[in-house]
Amino acid sequence: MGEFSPGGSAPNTSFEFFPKVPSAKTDLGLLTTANSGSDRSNNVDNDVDEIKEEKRLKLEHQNMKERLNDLEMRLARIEYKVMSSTSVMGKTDEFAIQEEMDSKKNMGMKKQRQFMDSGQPSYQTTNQSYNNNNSNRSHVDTAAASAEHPFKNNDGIVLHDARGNSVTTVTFSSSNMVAAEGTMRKPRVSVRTRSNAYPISDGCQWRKYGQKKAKGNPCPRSYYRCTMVKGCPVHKQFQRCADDQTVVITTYEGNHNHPLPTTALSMASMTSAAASNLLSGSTPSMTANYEIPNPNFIPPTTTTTLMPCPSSMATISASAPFPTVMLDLTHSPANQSRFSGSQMSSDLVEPPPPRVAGSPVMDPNVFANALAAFTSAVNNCDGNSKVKDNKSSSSNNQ
DNA sequence: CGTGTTTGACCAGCGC
DNA sequence: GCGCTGGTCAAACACG
Ligand SMILES: [Zn+2]
Repeated sequence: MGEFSPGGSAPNTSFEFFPKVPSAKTDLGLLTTANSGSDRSNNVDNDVDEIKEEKRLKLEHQNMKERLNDLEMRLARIEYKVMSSTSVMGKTDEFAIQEEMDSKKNMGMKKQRQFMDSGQPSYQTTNQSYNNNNSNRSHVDTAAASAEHPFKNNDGIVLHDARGNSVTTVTFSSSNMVAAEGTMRKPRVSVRTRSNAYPISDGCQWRKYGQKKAKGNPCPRSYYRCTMVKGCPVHKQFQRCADDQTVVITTYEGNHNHPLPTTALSMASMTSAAASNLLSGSTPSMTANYEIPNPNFIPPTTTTTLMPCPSSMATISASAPFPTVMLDLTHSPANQSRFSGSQMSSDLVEPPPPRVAGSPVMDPNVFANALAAFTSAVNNCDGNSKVKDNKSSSSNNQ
């Protein structure tokens, strides 16, 4: 599941969903070298086989490229539809602002800044007419955040599996979102996991674009952006916990604007669910804890293989301007409050209300289900990072 | 040579 | 206004 490889013979795990061109090159190289043993010169048949194999791989590669193009075209069409329909819906201000910003940007305005603003990075959007180029600045950010959900319609976000089928629908109330947009930036989802390896695998491809030493933490924070599709606005941060360096904190922000592999879907659905819940609340500094009722529960529309996941808990902190959902997968709920994130603070000591106050538009079960799916995905994937780290095994510099 | 990482610089927001 | 901090950029570099 969750793979694009038409040949189907790829030795990749599901995390190798949709390998980019360079990855395909790598695969090719691996396979050819596997055939080119030391006795290669003695074996003419091997050469013939090699050539055949190479041809086959090239063909596969070509197919995948075409598929990628097809997907991008489809995405473009969908985005276009969404944008046009939304603007008809009277959300004119947002897009008017966007258009204005676009034109300014074309005139050489400031570069895009800030993780929280993150629309598409400027350099990635220049030749994509269908992208909503979110140039920045705070009061515009919120509008950008709402316009960013590419598969959003009036009812919510539709997530897609690898073949573009609709898989998960997350409901949004546009009125609530608009209300929240005035004060909130895009929600984040933080995941605490215990791992001594790399950033948790979530099925996506990430490119590192920065690293910083965060205050109060000897371990640097790494910044990644999704590279599965050019222009995907999703960013993530990766940081080890200052107290316990076996604990890693991965923070996601934004929604993918492309079909996702199953493992990524669980993350995306949780992000969306969190976003929905967070944005539906109007009062800052609210907290809700969701305990996953049954980690083995499989959301009906996904096919993630679930593993037992004891006592996972998600903590929602809707404190502006960074509404954050925190999922603690370290199996030690007591650790939760140690999270160094500024948003968490004293919220955590409150008793868990059944749901976020402020009339959430989403059934909490939806969120819990998404959470469960993601939890299992993380547990399944941990240690199989999709981040390209062909060099340093531990990118802890600066 | 194309792609991804590293890393110093830059910028904006925020608190004082 | 100034300094601190977080987030991002982009040139330089490494790798396959
Ligand atoms: Zn993405």
